Amino acid sequence: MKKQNISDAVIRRLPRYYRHLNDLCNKGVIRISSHSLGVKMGITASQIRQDFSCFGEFGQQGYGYNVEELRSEIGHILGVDQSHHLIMIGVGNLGHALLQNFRFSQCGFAVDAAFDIAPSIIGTDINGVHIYHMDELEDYIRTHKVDVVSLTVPKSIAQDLADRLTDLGIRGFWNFTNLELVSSNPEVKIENIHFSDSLLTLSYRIVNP
Amino acid sequence: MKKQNISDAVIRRLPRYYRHLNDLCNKGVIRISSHSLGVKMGITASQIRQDFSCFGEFGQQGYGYNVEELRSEIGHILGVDQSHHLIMIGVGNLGHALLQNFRFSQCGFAVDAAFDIAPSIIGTDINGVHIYHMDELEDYIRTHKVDVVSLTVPKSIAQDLADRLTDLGIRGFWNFTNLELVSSNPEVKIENIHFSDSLLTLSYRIVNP
DNA sequence: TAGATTGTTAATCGATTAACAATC
DNA sequence: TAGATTGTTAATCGATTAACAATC
Repeated sequence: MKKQNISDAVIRRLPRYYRHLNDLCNKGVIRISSHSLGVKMGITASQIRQDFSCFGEFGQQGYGYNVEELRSEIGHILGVDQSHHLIMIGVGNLGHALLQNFRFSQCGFAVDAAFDIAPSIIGTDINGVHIYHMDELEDYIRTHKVDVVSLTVPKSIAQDLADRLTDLGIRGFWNFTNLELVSSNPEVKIENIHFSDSLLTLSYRIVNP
Repeated sequence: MKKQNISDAVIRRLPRYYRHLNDLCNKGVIRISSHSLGVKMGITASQIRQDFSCFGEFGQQGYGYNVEELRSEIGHILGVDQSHHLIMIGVGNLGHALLQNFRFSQCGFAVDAAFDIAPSIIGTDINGVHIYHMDELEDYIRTHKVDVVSLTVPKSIAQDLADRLTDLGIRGFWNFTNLELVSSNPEVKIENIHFSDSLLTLSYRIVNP
């Protein structure tokens, strides 16, 4: 029975399921029960079945789940088969690293363009992605479909830039600046990667074992 | 009244509190009530007071919280005043970006050394951090205090490396590989940064608004 | 068939919110 | 003092776990 409102806790587990199912696929595993998957992931079989039941019925009594099929279903729920269009703003060390190493396509994203202000890199390509001057940003957005903007820019300009982009119609932000991006528009989806939050959590766990 | 077992949900909010309090400090704000902080952060005043009460009493009736004092208290709880020793393994694009831009010291971490196998960078310094050959890793760990290892290495070698490091006594891992690091030792603390989990979450929210 | 395992309903547990006496 | 706001206890809400009939 499909549910209407999926809780944040469930949503956050979906990519983890997807990661583990990819893993199993690569290992050639054909079928898995909620119990075995739970052991592998360190969660209960009950939770897994509850989670999946939010989206449909993917298993079979007495058999479990077909790994390849379940992987594909969860991938579909996550939208990896959607081909989102992403542009990157800010091609410093981190932006560069993402362009070079991150497998955007495996998440269903195409990186169509990158923008910066450093003359030394403007006009060049990194991993097939062309780097434009920031001055061309508005024009680009008006003439191309852009679903998500990846923000690897200095913290100081991030909020202003995000506001400007929201006005231009951008509804998705992948934010790497150590800043809590806010938007008054509920249509705007923001996903933050806060390195320092992560490292501080680790620090806490070490200090308070 | 201090609590014994702090829930994961509370721990995950601590760095956020810390971030917002830093922000307020920088803006010169002297005092804040749980209500105002809640508005700023998008959570209830009740939750904030409950969270803080796990660790002590930091406020004053009728006044609220002194921002600088609260910031310092939470910083202390997180261990930012501890000077943890961190070494980085893998100085590719991402490791390089972290060395160059991430403010480790603001999280209470000193980056003492980095390790890689690329001859072109071994022996050089990045932002004051010396890069050694991986062959020197074991020796280094035996002769220096290392609290945390940052893993910015290829996914394929991450688990083996982590196991080896655990045997050498390392108890903290900051893992950037798209792999679910596991350890049978409960003393070992692992904090993952999964870029793809984050991007997939964003994808989900865009596809299912 | 018999054993295994699902999807779902009910029970439990924990986290969030509300309320309020204490007090600055 | 009067108003504001804390820390904490109680009430509510939601998420996780357990149980089990259905069935492959």
